Amino acid sequence: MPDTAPQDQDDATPRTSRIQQRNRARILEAALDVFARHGYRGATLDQIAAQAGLSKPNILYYFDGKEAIHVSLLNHLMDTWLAPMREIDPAGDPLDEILRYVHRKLEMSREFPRESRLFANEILQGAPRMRPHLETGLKPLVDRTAAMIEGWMAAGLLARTDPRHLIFSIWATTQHYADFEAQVSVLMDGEDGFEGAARYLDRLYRRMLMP
Amino acid sequence: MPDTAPQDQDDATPRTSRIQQRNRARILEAALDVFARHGYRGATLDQIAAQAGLSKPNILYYFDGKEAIHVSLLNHLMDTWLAPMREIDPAGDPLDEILRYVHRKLEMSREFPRESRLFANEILQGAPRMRPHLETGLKPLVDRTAAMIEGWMAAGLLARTDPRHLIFSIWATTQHYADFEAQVSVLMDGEDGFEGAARYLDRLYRRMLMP
DNA sequence: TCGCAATTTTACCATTTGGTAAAAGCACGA
DNA sequence: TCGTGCTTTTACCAAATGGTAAAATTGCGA
Repeated sequence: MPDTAPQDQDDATPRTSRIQQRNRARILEAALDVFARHGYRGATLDQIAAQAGLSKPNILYYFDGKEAIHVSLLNHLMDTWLAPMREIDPAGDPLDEILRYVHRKLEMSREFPRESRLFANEILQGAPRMRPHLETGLKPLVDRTAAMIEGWMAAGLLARTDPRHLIFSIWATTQHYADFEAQVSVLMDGEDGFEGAARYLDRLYRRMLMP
Repeated sequence: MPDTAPQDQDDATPRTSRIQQRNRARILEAALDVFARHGYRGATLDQIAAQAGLSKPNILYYFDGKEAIHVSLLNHLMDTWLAPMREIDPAGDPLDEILRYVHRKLEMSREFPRESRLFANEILQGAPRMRPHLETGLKPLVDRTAAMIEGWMAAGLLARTDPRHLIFSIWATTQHYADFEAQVSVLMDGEDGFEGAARYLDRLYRRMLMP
């Protein structure tokens, strides 16, 4: 009975059987759901196991532990989460590029509310398992983007303002609809907020940034 | 040994000794800290007890249980949290009133980040212990405020837009600095974000709302 | 089809955690 | 000063939870 469990190396070992891939995916999918709904400490391995349709020890066969699952999720999340910002085209029309970014961010909130909440939970708790990623992944990208926006403003293509706070406000306003959905739905009488949000945010940032 | 513990009646019984008031306050203060930092399930009575300088059973002498402490905090929070919106003056200059509201909200984020995070945590988890309060406390106030803003817009005193989404965006952008402080501080190199935020948000909402 | 390794289950454990019972201590008015 | 009732401590407990050991089972290449 060799003790050679695969463990979470995030695709480091290419030796992944089909059954392994399937179960890993199941576990991560279930864990995303549970972590997003209850936060890290509020989530239990039993919940994740039940939702994944596996036994708890079986889950621990695929991952080193609860924390490893969480970290794996956060790592994977980072990429997709930052994609829209990476796709801002320095050669495009500045206002169009930023408005497109806003819309893509809002779209992600609608399509991936669990991912948004997972992220929000982690940051709210002080980013205990993510600070390194913020420094090495997020920070450089934001610095670069802020510099780009600054350039656009200096060239008179956008109204002058602090690009960093602009980015914060875009994040805040778009993610709000996923993270605070419970509140939004009460105040909108259960109506979907995203329709109106798209129109509102387009107008907000257009007026803000038109030179 | 009569079993007549005071219990949490939120000032229902005026029979509160000085020592009772002091210890209740200590507990709530400690609980605010712990709940804000770790979320509801992440917080433990032992942590709260340690930080309050009391023993765990002693804490349960003053409150019916963990949940009662949390509910007590949320109830109390609602009032202070909504105060700025209540203070919007229907007779004042619309743009001034809204900008003042933005600044007061931002100020509250700076002064009461723990309260902001406590609230954010609760909403993120789907507002399990707060939905009634949202319906009965928040909803009517927001409806009223939205109608007021609508009136201002109809009168041509503000640029036309959806007042509800306007309110959401004000909440999102101001609370962001408290709730996502871990992220903001990384991206601002540890600099305080509130200075720049005040300028940025003033400009944002001024440009948005100027008729 | 055989045998070995990958996978899954069963049976546990130690710790943590919310909570309780009841004794001990303390404050303060009569 | 005494005693009554408010307050605090001590000693627990049951359930939940993350995790492990090892046996049982399954998949699969030779």
